[in-house]
Amino acid sequence: MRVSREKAAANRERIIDAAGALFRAKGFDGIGVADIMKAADLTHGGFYGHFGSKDELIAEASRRALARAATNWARVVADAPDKPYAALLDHYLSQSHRDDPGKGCAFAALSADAARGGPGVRKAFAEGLQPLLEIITNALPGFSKVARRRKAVAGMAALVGALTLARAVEDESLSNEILEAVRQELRAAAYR
Amino acid sequence: MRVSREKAAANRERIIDAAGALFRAKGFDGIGVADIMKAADLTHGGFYGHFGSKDELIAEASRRALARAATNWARVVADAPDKPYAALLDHYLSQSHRDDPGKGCAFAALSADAARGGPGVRKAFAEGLQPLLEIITNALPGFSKVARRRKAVAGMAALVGALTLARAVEDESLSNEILEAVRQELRAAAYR
DNA sequence: ATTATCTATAGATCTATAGATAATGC
DNA sequence: ATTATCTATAGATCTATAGATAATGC
Repeated sequence: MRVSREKAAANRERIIDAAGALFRAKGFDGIGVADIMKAADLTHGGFYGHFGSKDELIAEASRRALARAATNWARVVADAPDKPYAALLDHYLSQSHRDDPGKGCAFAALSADAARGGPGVRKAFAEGLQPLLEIITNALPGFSKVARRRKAVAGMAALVGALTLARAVEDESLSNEILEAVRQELRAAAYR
Repeated sequence: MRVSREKAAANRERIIDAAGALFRAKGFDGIGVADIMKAADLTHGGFYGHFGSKDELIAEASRRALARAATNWARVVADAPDKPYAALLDHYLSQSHRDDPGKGCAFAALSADAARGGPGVRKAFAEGLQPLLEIITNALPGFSKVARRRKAVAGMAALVGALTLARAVEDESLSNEILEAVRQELRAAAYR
């Protein structure tokens, strides 16, 4: 049955959010349109009224998840005005973040998938990365602007790599070692 | 037609190598058994004489690719006895490495896929990571053993994250900036 | 009358298996 | 006789579409 224009817009949002979580948990190729629609409490066929293709949803869900990361980071930083960068590190490199990819950072969960994807997704990833780099650049203490930008980019890479590796290894003590080592090294490089 | 026992063993090797390259290029879910067998110049049905399942091949191809990374790294380090760590950074963070995932580091290409995989793959990733960490630990100059291990783990995370992000972003100058920033920061952290 | 959603299905693809084939190795 | 490979196919799943349905919004 048909629903109101307003309700239809809300349904679209639910599809994007469901897709964002399921893609992060299972990868772009690991979940189908039908299961995403089921998670959004809609039927399979209704999907193509909202999106032209699965690729279109992939790009849209990526944009959404990456933008949400930026607002989360901004909140974390704002809540710790004295040591914003350290707060970011603690937040990102936590065990709870590692253990719940579906709600976590889309860069850690989906960058490898994006690298194999089309220009649409890869554009979303490039545009989604810049705000996070700016947040880190501004959160870093001291140094010149150029040095802070460089440290921000390198820090971002270390964060993403740490979470990705920590999730990939079966060995939990190795996984914890990765999170802890990156936290200590990045903290030392910033507050040296 | 049947082939000799020796030839059959060689066929198995070809399947593993083809799978290693195709998995890195397209992900575990992005390539099928039939296409892997075609790349190995064999027919689809023959696969199940060599492996019990696709998952079994995923674990085996991961072990192979990760072990090969260790021998590559050992060579790079041995070829630059004065600055082995810097040589490793230059080698890993090159544009040619970024632009050819199929022949490159399996951690950068497949860690996110492995994180979603079964215990077999994740065990292969845990066991494959240790040799690389040891190579970095030994290549790092100065510091205590504990400090070098910590720097090795953090460095590995930064390398993997850098390559993954550099591949995910459509923007080439941003991609190059990532490679360059991580190279400079890791070099500075080691040879400070 | 328009349109958001649903039902049903086409067509492609994927993993896995069964049975046939033909060369090896006893 | 054994067995590595091939042909053919079953059964599941995936993207995308067509046509029906029913509530909204002019």
